[in-house]
Amino acid sequence: MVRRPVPRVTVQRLPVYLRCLENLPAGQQRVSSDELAEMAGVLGAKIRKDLSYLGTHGTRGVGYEVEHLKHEIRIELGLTRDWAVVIVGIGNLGRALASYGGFGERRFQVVGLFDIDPVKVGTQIDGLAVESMEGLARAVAARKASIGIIATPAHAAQGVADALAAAGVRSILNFAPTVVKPPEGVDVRRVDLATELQVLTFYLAQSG
Amino acid sequence: MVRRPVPRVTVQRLPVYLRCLENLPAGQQRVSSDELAEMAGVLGAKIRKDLSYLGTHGTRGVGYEVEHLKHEIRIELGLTRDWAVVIVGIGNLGRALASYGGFGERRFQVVGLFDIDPVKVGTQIDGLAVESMEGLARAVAARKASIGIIATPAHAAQGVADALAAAGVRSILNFAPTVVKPPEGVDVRRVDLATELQVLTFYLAQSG
DNA sequence: ACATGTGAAGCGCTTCACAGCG
DNA sequence: CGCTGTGAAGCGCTTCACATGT
Repeated sequence: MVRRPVPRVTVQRLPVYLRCLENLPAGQQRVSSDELAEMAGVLGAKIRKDLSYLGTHGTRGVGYEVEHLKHEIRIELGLTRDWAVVIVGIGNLGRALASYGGFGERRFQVVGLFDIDPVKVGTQIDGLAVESMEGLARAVAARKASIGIIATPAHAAQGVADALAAAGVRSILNFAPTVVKPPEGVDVRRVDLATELQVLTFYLAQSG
Repeated sequence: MVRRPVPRVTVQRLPVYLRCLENLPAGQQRVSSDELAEMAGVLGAKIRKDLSYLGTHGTRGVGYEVEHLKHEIRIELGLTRDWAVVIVGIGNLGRALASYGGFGERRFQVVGLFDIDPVKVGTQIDGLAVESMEGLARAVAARKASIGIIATPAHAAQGVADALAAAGVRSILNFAPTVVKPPEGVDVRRVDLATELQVLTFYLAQSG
């Protein structure tokens, strides 16, 4: 009812709920918390508590209006407008991210690809040319990019993060296998393959 | 001192600590909790508490022996043996993962690449041939793979997870943008680009 | 003197359990 | 009745603060 701050963990689950809602059969108009919970792999009470932070109103005895709920979550996540994204580091991973189809659907637009390697500069990926690092600051400003993706080797990541921040990027997704110290006023999230694998092996090693 | 169970969050941080230790100057023999904390972006007390779960012994007034600590963390994470990994879904992302350099250093060996597309089957990536899904079960068993990576489209992920589980894989890293219901006895971790971006936009949208 | 190891307090999230309402 | 919305209890993690050991 009253609008309390949304807990971080809830923010992390909202995209999952949204995806589950989008996967519902086209005709389905209502969904209960238990039904959504089953799809998302959580408990019904967690769904209800999470949604309560949005000030959402389901209907008691009935459930949630699917379209209305999707809309509310999209508003909350800032998905009712477009976000311009630049990718720095066009190696294997950077290329894969550049051609990742899931961007457009969700209102993320890749507006720039950057690499330090002169051989790569000028290469086209899905109709977008790789640019040199010199053009980064101008491009971020001109194309109003607020999100930067780092897909460089570990040793280059901090420098790139600082350059992105200086250029005006306010959120960074770091795929480089290293800890990046967040520049002032910039939100950095880490996605780390090696870390995830090592967590898996911990539990593998435990059980035998 | 007494060996209590290691909290999940601690397990997730151990790979980060390990990487920081590996990045220390070659000659450095000792490290304090505050020094390591600075590198990892956490508080010193958290390092000490995390390490205390491993039954580690630093030296009061001095710090931790770098080599000894690295060894202890590697043992804890099961990184003193090799782990065989198969990758299913050889699209852009699957290819990038297949050529990811960080595997070998950390004792992960990619022993199989699988895709449902006959056009891709037979293709070589870094000296490894893409195989058809029919060979999955036999390959997992013969090559003793205990980790599977899913890099398929969302709609195929659950089926692949079940197939991997049936073949004997005990841990799965899911890159497909969907929630996978963990098969009995299998540990599934999700790495999801779209989710991470949406978390970023939440905080972007909040601040203006 | 200095840095670790750890009880204890504090905090945030999860889960319960049920009141509230259609 | 059925399902939501939510106080309250429970739980696990973080942080503090200092006793402990070198």
